[in-house]
Amino acid sequence: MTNKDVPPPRSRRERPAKPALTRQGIIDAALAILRAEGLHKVTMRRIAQALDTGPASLYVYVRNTADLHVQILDALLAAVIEPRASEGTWRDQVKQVLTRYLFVLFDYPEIARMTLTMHPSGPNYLSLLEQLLALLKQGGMPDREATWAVDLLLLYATAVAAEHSTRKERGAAAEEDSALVAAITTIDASRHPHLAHLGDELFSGSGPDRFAWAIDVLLSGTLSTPRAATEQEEVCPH
Amino acid sequence: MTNKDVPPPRSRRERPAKPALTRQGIIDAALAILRAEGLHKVTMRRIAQALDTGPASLYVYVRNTADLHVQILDALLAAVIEPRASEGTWRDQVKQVLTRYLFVLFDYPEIARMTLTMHPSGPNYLSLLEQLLALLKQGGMPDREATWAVDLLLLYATAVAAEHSTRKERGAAAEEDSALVAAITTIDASRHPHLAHLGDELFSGSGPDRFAWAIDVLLSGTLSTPRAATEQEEVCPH
DNA sequence: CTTGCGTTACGAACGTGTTCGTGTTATACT
DNA sequence: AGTATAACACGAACACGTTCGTAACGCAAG
Repeated sequence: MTNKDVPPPRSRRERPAKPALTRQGIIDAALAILRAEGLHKVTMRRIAQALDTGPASLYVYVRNTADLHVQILDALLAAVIEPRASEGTWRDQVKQVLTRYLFVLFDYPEIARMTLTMHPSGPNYLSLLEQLLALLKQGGMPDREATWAVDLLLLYATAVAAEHSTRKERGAAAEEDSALVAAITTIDASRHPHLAHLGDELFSGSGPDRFAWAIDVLLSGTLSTPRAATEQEEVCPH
Repeated sequence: MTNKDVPPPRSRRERPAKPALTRQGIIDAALAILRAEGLHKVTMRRIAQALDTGPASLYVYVRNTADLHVQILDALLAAVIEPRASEGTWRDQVKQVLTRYLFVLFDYPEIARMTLTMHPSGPNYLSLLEQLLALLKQGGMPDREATWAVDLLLLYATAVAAEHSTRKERGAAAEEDSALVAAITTIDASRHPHLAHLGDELFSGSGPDRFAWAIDVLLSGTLSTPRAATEQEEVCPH
């Protein structure tokens, strides 16, 4: 692994032996920095510094920061996969899995935003998909709907995490929404009757309640909404 | 157009009359650049250059780039609000509004990501909320559920737009997902039976089909899921 | 008219992601 | 063994967002 062979130190820097940059090494260094100093310190330059090299060197193994963050996420997803014993209904189990997924993304909000644009493809993410598919099948959901439902569920959970991302980063959280709250409370009731009537309801309810409700909505909706029964557009793999 | 005629230190005395930086002026300049050169050119430095000043000057009127982008979005939402004649069922109308919303965000993907974390509060966004609330009420949805449903619908549409954001920016689109596709097609069928069986179904269907299906799922699910968080029994709804 | 003061404009600087060109290294081939 | 060649490491640079300190301004009071 660590090629401790000391190469001729005359032309090279007088550095004795550098562990020869690796993609996994970069990801490991990133995870170490993540745990030690937080996500905001996980920058290309900081990682390069930890590996005693320049930022440009990393781009041989990592396409960009998004790519790196996706790898980090897959490592974090190990905490989501933990095979819980089958407790509760399948709906409850879906909620539990998604809640664990949500909490992981809550802790690292930047990654949540990244996940929306770049899907992970690591082993832990695949296990997460598998786990959800199994639960939906257990709930009697047809195959074709289940695949889209998995996508929808994960998209929702990711979006919720991304939505709350700024709040964890900076203490000033309510400040941003307050603009919307203020706009709604001082709204012209003649132009926007519905908003004036039940505008405050928009912000009602706790986070977990809304999340659980939304999952139920997605599951019930999927169970009662068949995919376009028009004709099957079989994807020809050739 | 480099400002090369007034390098002497008597900087401002002889300036003719600069229009005296304004928040609205900054937003207008940003919109002008947006239409002329695209979103990727709408940077603080470019706006400052257009207003013949330095980047730091803008921060008196604009908190940060996110703040600026939110303002831009509200201006763009004017295209979504256009009061269409009541054609089709209320579900179809919801789909139409959300599709218009989606298309606006599709054109400016960076803004979609921003919208997830910073809610707009401008007049056009309020009108959008009002319009959706009215449609849901017209569909017979109870008030309490309708407010949460509006949030859910907009969150979904925004997330979809953000998800496809990278594809429009750079031509290399399929490359990112291809990692997931490759991982699924070459999957170990013993460890992930469900994924191996219907993995390709995950990517089936066209974008609009999935979008329309998801809206139906959200609407039907909301109509059958009361907010009262009473524990729902595991009863297959037949 | 002078003086003082709060507001605003802005040069300079720091840290960021990312790319290019170049020098270095290690492997493969003749 | 000697050499060709591809992969790699990395310094330097560019554009970006954001902040700080300071200089210029407008305006009211003296």
